[in-house]
Amino acid sequence: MKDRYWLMKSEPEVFSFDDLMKAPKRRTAWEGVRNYQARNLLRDEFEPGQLGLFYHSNAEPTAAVGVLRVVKAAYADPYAFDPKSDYYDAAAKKRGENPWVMVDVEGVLKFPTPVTRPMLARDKRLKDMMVLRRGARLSVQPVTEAEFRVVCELGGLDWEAVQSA
DNA sequence: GCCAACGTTGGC
DNA sequence: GCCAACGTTGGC
Repeated sequence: MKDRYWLMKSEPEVFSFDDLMKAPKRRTAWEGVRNYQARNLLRDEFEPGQLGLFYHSNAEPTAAVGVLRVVKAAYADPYAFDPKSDYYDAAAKKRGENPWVMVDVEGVLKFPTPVTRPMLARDKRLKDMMVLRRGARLSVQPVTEAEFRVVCELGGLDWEAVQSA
C-alpha cells in the first residue's frame, strides 16, 4: 500500500462522522463525487488501508472531526445512473458510460477535540494545508503525513493510538 | 445571506 | 478553441 493520507469533506447535515460511526460495521460507500480531479484521486490513488481525516464542511463548527480508513478501492458509483439520486448524472446515463467511482471507508476514531478551522489555521505547521486555501473546493484532498499527524495531535489522539486502531 | 473562487457549459 | 455566463461550493 502506498502511504498516503486524505481529507474527505462531508456536510454533517447530509452525512456526519457520527453517522459513519453508527453505520453497520462503521462502513459506508463514499458516493457522489462529481468532480474529475477528485475522481482521479479516488480511482488512481486511493488504496485500502490508507487513513484520512473526516472533515465537516458547511458546518457549525467547520472542523476535522475524526479519522477514517479506506477499506475498498474505487468501483463504479451506481448513483450516477439512478434518476432518484441527488447524484444522478443524466448526461452520463445518456452516453451510457459512467465516469464516476466511489470507495468504501470505515470510521476509525473520533477526535476527543474537534479540530476546528480556526485551530487548523492557527497552527504554523499546517500553513500549506490545501483545505485552508481560499476556494479549495476539492471534496477529496491529499494531506501530507506531517499534516495528518499534526491534526491528530490537535484532536487529542496520539499517533500510536491512531496507528493501532 | 453574501460573495469569492472555481468548474462546466455552450455560443460563436 | 476561446471565453462569458452560469451553477455550485463553502467560508464567513
